Amino acid sequence: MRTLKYALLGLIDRGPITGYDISKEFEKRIMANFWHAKHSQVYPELKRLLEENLITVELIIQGEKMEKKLYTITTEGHAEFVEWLLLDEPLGVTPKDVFRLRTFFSDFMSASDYEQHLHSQLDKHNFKKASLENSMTKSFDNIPEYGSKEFGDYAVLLGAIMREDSYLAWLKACLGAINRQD
Amino acid sequence: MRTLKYALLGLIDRGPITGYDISKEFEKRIMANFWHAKHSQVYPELKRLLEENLITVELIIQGEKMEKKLYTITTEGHAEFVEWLLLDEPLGVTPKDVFRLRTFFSDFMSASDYEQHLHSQLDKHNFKKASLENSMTKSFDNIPEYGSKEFGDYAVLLGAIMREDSYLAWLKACLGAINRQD
DNA sequence: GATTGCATGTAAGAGGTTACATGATTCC
DNA sequence: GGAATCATGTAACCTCTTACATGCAATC
Repeated sequence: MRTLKYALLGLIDRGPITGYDISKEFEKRIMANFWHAKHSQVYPELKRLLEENLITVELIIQGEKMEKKLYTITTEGHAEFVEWLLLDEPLGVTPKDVFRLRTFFSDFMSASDYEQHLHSQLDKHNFKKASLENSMTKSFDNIPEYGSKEFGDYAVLLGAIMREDSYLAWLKACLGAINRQD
Repeated sequence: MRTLKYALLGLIDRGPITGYDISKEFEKRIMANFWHAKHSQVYPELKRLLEENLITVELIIQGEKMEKKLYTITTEGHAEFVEWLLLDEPLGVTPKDVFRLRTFFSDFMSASDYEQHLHSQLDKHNFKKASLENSMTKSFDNIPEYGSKEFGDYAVLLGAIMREDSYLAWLKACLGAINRQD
């Protein structure tokens, strides 16, 4: 399906960018909430997009002699990206979740062991949620208007927070379901 | 991390089972809500578990001459599975989501195109939620007791429904955020 | 007798991670 | 001078999907 291809095209379509900065988007920024790729995957894909004439590259010198490569989208690249953007694909497989797998097999552990698991998960997801909410309040004091880059940022951040909320609610429901037996 | 290994060990730990029936679990049953694997991945992994002495195999004849292989867990297999079950692993990367990626790049499409996307997603997730809720009401009229196989089934099904609920709520929030501009 | 489901496998390739490898720049 | 960060790449390996391949059993 080559989704990474379109993730890269989208980022490059926003303006010239280096492979390094693309990798940073995946690792640390908002994008990490719904897509990711290591630099070892990004660089070869950029090479491929170049060969396919979807992007061009400009070598620039930073400081004395350090080279960096600025990638820019081509007309064909933009066209392919927008075409992909409008596709209505079927839902795709449900994401894998190791903790749900452990829950499925919870009959192989004691109630107190599973309860410990649940508390550990609650801690981790609470932490993640807090970090997302921190980003939210720091970046947005009202809903950005549709059509701006910020709208996308806001929408996916909201989605990430809601996903954490739902996961936390599920964990609490599991706790409740254990302790209901009395 | 070899998570598939433990998914297989868990299923086999519940009692002797064939590779075919394991594949069915991943494709159609409750497990599909948090893990999946095609038969082309299951059969080689079973072979590997055999070599590692974590399971044993018994060849049985079905009908006239059709062979099937019943896998049974060994003492070592059970021990390794339970050890894995109790592991408290770090959270792991956020699952990829193509529709969130499209949302992130929504500034490259018109509001009406994105709104169409949202309605299409609402349809698909509503359908999925209805199917999950149908399973829930058909299988459970009250919360199974902790320690039973049914408790795990119930917990992951509940989680799947809550996940769909949350996704639907997010989609509606996105719709609201577009139409708020007036 | 044909279709659907049962049952098991392999091969090629795509997608992704970990580790290896190198060198420049900036900040302390 | 040393550490962290900038910047780019490759190699080996693991995971997973798609396609190929075969044959039996049950049902209509």
